[in-house]
Amino acid sequence: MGMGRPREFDAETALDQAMEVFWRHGYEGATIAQLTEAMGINPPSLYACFGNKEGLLKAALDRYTKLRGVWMDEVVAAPTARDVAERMLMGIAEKQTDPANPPGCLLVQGGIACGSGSENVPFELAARRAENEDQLRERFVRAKAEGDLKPSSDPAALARYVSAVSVGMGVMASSGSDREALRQVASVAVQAVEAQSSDRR
Amino acid sequence: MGMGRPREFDAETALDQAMEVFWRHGYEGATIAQLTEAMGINPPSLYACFGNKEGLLKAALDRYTKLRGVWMDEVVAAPTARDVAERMLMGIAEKQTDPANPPGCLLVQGGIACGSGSENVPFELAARRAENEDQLRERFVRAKAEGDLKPSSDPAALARYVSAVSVGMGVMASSGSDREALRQVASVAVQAVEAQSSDRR
DNA sequence: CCACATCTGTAGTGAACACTACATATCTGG
DNA sequence: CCAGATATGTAGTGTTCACTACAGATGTGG
Repeated sequence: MGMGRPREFDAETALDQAMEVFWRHGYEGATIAQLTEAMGINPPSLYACFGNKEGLLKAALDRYTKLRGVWMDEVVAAPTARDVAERMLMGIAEKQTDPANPPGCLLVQGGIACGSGSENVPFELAARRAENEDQLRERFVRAKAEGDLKPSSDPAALARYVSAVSVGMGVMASSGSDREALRQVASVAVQAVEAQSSDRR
Repeated sequence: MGMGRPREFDAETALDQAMEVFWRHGYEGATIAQLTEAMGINPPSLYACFGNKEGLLKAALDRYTKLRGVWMDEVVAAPTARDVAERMLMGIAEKQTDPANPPGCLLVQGGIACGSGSENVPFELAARRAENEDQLRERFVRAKAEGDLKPSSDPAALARYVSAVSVGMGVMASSGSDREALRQVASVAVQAVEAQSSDRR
């Protein structure tokens, strides 16, 4: 039996375009018309490939977190907890003000509050942010075991903290803060991690 | 000439209900039907009193920031910059997990990203957050003048930082973090302000 | 070249949305 | 008690939304 007419668009390229629309307008603010136009396809192709609007979002999130994961691996490869925090927050200051992308972070811009019928979208985004926090926590647990962080420090709290600052920076970026303002925030934020670090001498 | 039929509802009480709906569902997620039901009025009364949906949001924001302003005055009345930050962030940990209100902060939940036709809503919210940051900055400027903060410190950067952490905590609260998790974040965050404080002896 | 399977474009579908026309009700000033 | 003014409830308005029926196009296996 035949295998049917082949798809005429590249799913990953289309996803990149959809990602940008969700990033800029949020899940509810993005319309199917905007998405299909950006993706260069018609609605039936979108629904055949991704199921529905929420399925498209999840696919876009998968792609976003996959790309971000590569970067996060570099972040946690920093030698100390302090350097991990600095690399993460300074990197975020850069990335969230990169003119190549919409400002802020898709995991925040996607949707913090949603109307009836999309209540699980915020949870979906929160789950992705939690993955990032988990990665940080594991790294800080190791830092404590290595004596890099003080015995009195709480790696889970530190990870939550760095994650919270990241989110706050994302909101700032999306509402017009420039790169320098974000760098200042990152710079101050790192000092809290320093305060939990063992004295080097 | 007559003065017309008097309004049958109390505008402030109705605003409190509308505020809660915007808080829980965001600007775009809140529907006129939900708003009117919560306010106990019909659409024509809403439009006669507040103009349109965005006018209602602004009125709700006015009320929110007015109430919040009272609390902020208490926050900046703390004796030192460190205590200001602690009072602010610990207070936020309490307020944003208060079961009497929706979780998080209206100035964040209201809408970070919006669709076409509501693009100025995020700016409106950002402007209100900026007022808070201004109040913090002025307080930190004073703290530096008083020698409470180090000469090398940057009061504006500190204010931005505390504001960013507040926003991050708001997002965490709205996505299910409990009070203890927020307290941990606040506790770590305060240490960055401590690091900018003059040594007390 | 034919049966079948999958994709694509056109052109809609019903539902939900913000908002309002209009008739009626309730007030004040004279 | 009447005239003018404003509020209210009912019942819509047109628009936009996510989503899809359908017919034609384009591929594969036999």
